[in-house]
Amino acid sequence: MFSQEILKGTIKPLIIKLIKDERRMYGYQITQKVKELSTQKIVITEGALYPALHKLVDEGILITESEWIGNRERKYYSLSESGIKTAPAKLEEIRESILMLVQLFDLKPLVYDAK
Amino acid sequence: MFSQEILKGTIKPLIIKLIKDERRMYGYQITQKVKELSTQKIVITEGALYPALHKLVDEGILITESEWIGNRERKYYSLSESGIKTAPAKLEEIRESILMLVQLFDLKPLVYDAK
DNA sequence: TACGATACCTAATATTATTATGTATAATTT
DNA sequence: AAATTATACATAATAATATTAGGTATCGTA
Repeated sequence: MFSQEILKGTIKPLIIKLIKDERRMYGYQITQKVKELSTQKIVITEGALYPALHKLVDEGILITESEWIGNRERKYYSLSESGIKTAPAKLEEIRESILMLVQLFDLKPLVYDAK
Repeated sequence: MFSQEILKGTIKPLIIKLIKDERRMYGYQITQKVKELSTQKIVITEGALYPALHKLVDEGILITESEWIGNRERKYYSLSESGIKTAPAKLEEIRESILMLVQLFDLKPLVYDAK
């Protein structure tokens, strides 16, 4: 059994992380990428995804460009200049938060791999 | 900078984890323990704590016993029989969720420590 | 005696996610 | 050819959860 409840609050940082890695992504692609990375365990619903994307645009972190594939729209999101500047600090915060969870829930011994 | 936003959704599992370890705890003690374990970084607010505790009681996971220290009440919470049975599975779920976050946010290389 | 710490609690508000619904095109299966 | 699934966007009603603010009261210490 896998619980999605703990993943609440992670969607915006996750979007930033994915878009930073991929340079640009569109909404549907994000849902598929998360499914893939999580071996089908995490399903981002559209009701969570699109409002989160729109908020990130409102916050000036993401910018959009539409592309038309045939008659169908694709809205690509990428980091704005401001987003490029602020993303590393945000992701570092998330990193610390997740490692804090590891510590709190006593998931140690986990250590950095020297490899 | 430390972000508490990702910790949303973790309060109920965290309570279960702490009470499982300590056998029994009272509300204020939980806030102090979390502060201590997180080196002052995580502050559980009472508006989140008490409703969560009450819900866990309603769900039959926790039971309470009041103790009077002088004229002041302390409400101790411990796992119910049902809670004792279900806690391991719940914590395993959380474990998987947190390790999923580690994976998604690419916090690898993290490996089990052989020590 | 004033203040900070201990100890419980709720209510209004804000945030975020789930569930349901809506629209439409493209590709695949029957 | 028709039906279904996948792709692709979106919003609205509801539910769940947290923040902020407020309330009450005791205990220990400066």
